[in-house]
Amino acid sequence: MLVDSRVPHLARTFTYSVPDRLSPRVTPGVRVRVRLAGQLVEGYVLTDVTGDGTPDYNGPVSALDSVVSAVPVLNPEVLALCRQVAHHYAGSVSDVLRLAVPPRVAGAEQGWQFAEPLSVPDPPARGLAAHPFVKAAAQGSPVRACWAAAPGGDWADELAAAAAAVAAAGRGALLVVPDGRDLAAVAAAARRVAGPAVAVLRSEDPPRERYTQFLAVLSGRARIVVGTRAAAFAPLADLGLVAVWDDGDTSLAEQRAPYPHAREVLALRAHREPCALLIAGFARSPEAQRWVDAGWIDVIDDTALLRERRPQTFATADRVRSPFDLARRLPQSAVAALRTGLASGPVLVQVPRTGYLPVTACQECRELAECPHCGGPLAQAADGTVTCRRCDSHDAFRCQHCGHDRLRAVRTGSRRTAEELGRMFPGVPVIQSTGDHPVGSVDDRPAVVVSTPGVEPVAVGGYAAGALLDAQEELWRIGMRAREEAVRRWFNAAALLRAGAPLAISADSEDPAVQALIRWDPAVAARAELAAREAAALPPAQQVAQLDGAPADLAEIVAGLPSDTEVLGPREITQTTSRLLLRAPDFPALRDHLRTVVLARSAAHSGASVRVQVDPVTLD
DNA sequence: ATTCGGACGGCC
DNA sequence: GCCGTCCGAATT
Repeated sequence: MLVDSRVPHLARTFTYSVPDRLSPRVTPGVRVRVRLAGQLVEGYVLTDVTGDGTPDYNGPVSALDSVVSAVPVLNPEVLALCRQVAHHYAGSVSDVLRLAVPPRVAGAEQGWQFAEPLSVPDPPARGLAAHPFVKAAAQGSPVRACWAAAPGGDWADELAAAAAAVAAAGRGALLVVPDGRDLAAVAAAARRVAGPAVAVLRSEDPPRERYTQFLAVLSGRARIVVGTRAAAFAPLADLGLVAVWDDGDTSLAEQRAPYPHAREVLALRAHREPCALLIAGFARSPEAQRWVDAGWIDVIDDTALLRERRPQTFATADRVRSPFDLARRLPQSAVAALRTGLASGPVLVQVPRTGYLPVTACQECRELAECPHCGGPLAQAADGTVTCRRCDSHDAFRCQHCGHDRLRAVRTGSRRTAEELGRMFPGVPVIQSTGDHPVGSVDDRPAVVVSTPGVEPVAVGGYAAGALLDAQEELWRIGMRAREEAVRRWFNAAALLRAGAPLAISADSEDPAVQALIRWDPAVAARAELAAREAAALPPAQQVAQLDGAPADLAEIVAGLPSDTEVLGPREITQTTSRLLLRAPDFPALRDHLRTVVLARSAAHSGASVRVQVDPVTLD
């Protein structure tokens, strides 16, 4: 059996005997309780003891203590996938299994049994579902593609139809999306075409609902699974298609060790099964671009449709001088576009920051305003209140450099922008959507919709115009994914506009990120981004491992690294924790070395634990 | 001689 | 992780 333990070197197989009283319920994949080193721990019964286990263990064995549940929640295919994911990310199988198998809720198991798959009718043969890729997937071919979805709001229906086409041919289809909002759209679309054959795996759902949906998949009844990142491990049989939507969204990376990304999990899964893999989105991630360049995946882009549906994007070169003056953030050409749009419907204004004035500086010396207690950035509210965004302290501002007491805006938030747009378009309703108060949709009446990225309301019939504010600033932000993230947010907002609607973007029109949007060719930005990563030897061009831990522990690990390892850092991240970045010409060898070191240190109780992250989703 | 505690190795 | 064992130091 496989012990489920958070202790790295104990998360492996152990041999136990099965007492007669338990034998009827002990089948592969069931959860059991055993006594290990005197205490009761849980684990899974295995089919065979290969892999990281102890196949030739011949010592004394003790008996299983009890069977937790007779439901075989871990099937061999999912276990094999979890093992591979654990290996890829230098983590433990137990950690991955915790993502793959939701916590048990006994009440939800009543009457559970394996069942016949529910049938799914053929969807209308048009769009993505009529593409050769989907036809091949439905026939069981392990085709791979990157799909550039067209703006216009039917992406969820397209994905659902593709899944239904595969399910109608008797194969499973798995769609993974970044968040609850996208999930709601895809789940609704899937239910329209496949009814009860759809299971929804949402990590934020209450435990009972999660487990119920999981069991519906496990039973074999559900043939289409839509879900958030952990759904990538769903025990769906006879897979024909796995797909991920908007794979550049960082929420597709798991927050818990070993931090697997749903795109990578699905890619590994598609290869294992084998089945078709679809990377879908408006924008294209550098990871997807790398696979395209390598010839590993095809591109599906209906260029005529993209051209027909795209907004008419124009860059406004005017640079920000005084953000207090919206006219400077929003040049005349952009205002004119919004004004024209308001004659026929709602317009969308994307503002990257929330709040009123989220970043401020001294009016006199222009040094960034910093908190006297913690040095954090000072934000100013609409009523003039000054708040530290890091420690939340409220003090009257006094510049630590020159002693003056007046603030000027460095960045303007969505709230202030909404206020200014209200004055600019009197009599037009202003609707604000932010992460704290998201608005799902707006109707087709004229309104100025001010939204932060990722929570843009869908407009019935599409927005009549749009503006992407502070775009150049977003491109200038530090962090490996700053530019990629900016472009992704622009594409996702721009996709909500009507075909041909004017869209103003306040950034350099020559920048490939902006060119990609103007031409609606996400590959333009993705190629430039991948080239930058190649130059900097960063993921996905070069795999890296990030180590967080006490300086002494890190030093110990560094001393034992293979000689060809490139070590960046250590860099202090908190008072007690430092961070290292490691690269090597033979990364798999480095990764396996790190895994061995973690296991050895855990077994020998030497030093505190060090966190290892392979290809962390965020890097400065 | 006896008790206590911290370190260490093993866990089926 | 926890448990059991071992060994040295403190206590009687």
